[in-house]
Amino acid sequence: MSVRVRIAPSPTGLMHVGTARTALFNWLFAKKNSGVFVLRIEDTDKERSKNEYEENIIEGLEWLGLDYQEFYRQSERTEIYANYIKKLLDSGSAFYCYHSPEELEREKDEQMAKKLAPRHKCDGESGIRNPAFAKAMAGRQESGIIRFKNPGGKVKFYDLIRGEIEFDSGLFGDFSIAKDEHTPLYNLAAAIDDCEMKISHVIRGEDHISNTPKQLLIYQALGLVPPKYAHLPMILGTDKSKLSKRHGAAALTEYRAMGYLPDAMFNFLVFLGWNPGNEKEILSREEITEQFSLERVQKSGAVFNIEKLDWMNGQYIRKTPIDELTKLSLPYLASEGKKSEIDGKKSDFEEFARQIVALEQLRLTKLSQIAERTEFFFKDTLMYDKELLKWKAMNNEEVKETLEKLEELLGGIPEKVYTKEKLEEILMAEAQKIGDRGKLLWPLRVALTGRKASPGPFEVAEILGKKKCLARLREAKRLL
RNA sequence: GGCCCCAUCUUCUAGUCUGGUCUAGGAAUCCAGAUUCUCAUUCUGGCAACAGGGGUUCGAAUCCCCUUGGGGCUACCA
Repeated sequence: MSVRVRIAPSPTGLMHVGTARTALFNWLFAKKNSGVFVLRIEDTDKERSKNEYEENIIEGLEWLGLDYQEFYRQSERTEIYANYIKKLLDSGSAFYCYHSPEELEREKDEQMAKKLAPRHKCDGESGIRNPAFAKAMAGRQESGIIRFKNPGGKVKFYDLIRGEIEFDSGLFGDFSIAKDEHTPLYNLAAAIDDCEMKISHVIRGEDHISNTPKQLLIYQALGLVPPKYAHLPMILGTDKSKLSKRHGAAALTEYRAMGYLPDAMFNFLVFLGWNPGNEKEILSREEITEQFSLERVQKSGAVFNIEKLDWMNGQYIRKTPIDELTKLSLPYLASEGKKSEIDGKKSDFEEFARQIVALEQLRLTKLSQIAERTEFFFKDTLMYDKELLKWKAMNNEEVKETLEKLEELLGGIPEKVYTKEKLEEILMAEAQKIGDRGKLLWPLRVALTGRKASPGPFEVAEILGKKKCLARLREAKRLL
């Protein structure tokens, strides 16, 4: 049997990282088994579905590099559902229910008060099982809702991750399956589509376990063969509940915006609930694809551990070729780029960006940090406390002398050999003479960057250029 | 409340199916040290767990049961 899998997100919000992880596992399973990966937009809820969210899902998948081979929208398949609804109605497996929301509500409250499972069995005066009522309602079908006539009994299925799971279907009553003959509800639409699209394996979140028996009942009534099921563990927030907005960023594209790399996200997400069984944690897509198997998927939920993501993203940033990293960083430097455009130096900007990105490559955990960390390159005057210029127990006079010495040394280097190598050669020789290198290098670095933590002074000086370096040394002296 | 799922360090997890090689391994975080003008990188070391109780067995993190804890679902949302 050929493998066909799908993700079936509803476009009612930005793509959740949980959806992304589910997509990833499906994609991996398809790739591993030379199967087909289907994207099905579940937009049967017309009120809540938005086109922008569908776009966000598509963007997210593309960003992660999860390509799909077939695309569907449930809103474009109403005729298919109508067909099945009719079939169900005709065979007596489904019926119109005319109970009012108030009646339903009351019934549920009563059942809960009696410690029973809340369920609606469509009996009573305004139920279809009352022939007189049914007759009276004939011709007014549009005001009711279509429910599935639950035959009751045990429903069992074998979950590829969890093993055998059994439900007592009587506990969920005559559940609703469609608003009218042309408007299916989730359980019906999903079941029909999985079958119509010949989905072989339904790999979805654990939150769908309790939907499975309902879908199974529908298949049974229709005489259809259900797919295989695998329910993935949930992605959790730090408080162990289902990850949501209140835990921080829950949307995939928010992580893209923060400057996480897609490969890092891919690697991180796959390790939420799966691992290859060895001690290697940074794996390429190819390695992951090759090693992936449903058998090694975890049963318990996994907390979305942002510290580990940060670490992993840093690993990937370090591995990224500098030209590519520069291109990726450009948007975060955009406002600085604009300024230099005004200065008429736009053509140089990309080369300039490349140099500062190279400096920060070892220091970044996410791309969005680049602007703040390198702002000293773009400022005309630096703001910092003069005390910062002092290395250990230096006094004002000593700092001043050091700055003058530095001015002299840097001033003596010809413009065309003003490179970090040359700077290092000359300054290190001097620092060696002093003994405590920090006495010379610390004031230099602070004068150039205005920060207590920054890249080294030689490479910063080279990028800044001789003129700016000398200006900053003079500026530092003025502070004292 | 009802039903279902789950349970190894703070977190991600290896080990569980096929009991002994587990004085329970790796990674993130944190701490200490080395390198270093600072930060970062890198390297070394450290802290830290089988939820509890019963079984089964010569032997249980591994198998069974109970308890406890956590989570999910319980819509004319998906």
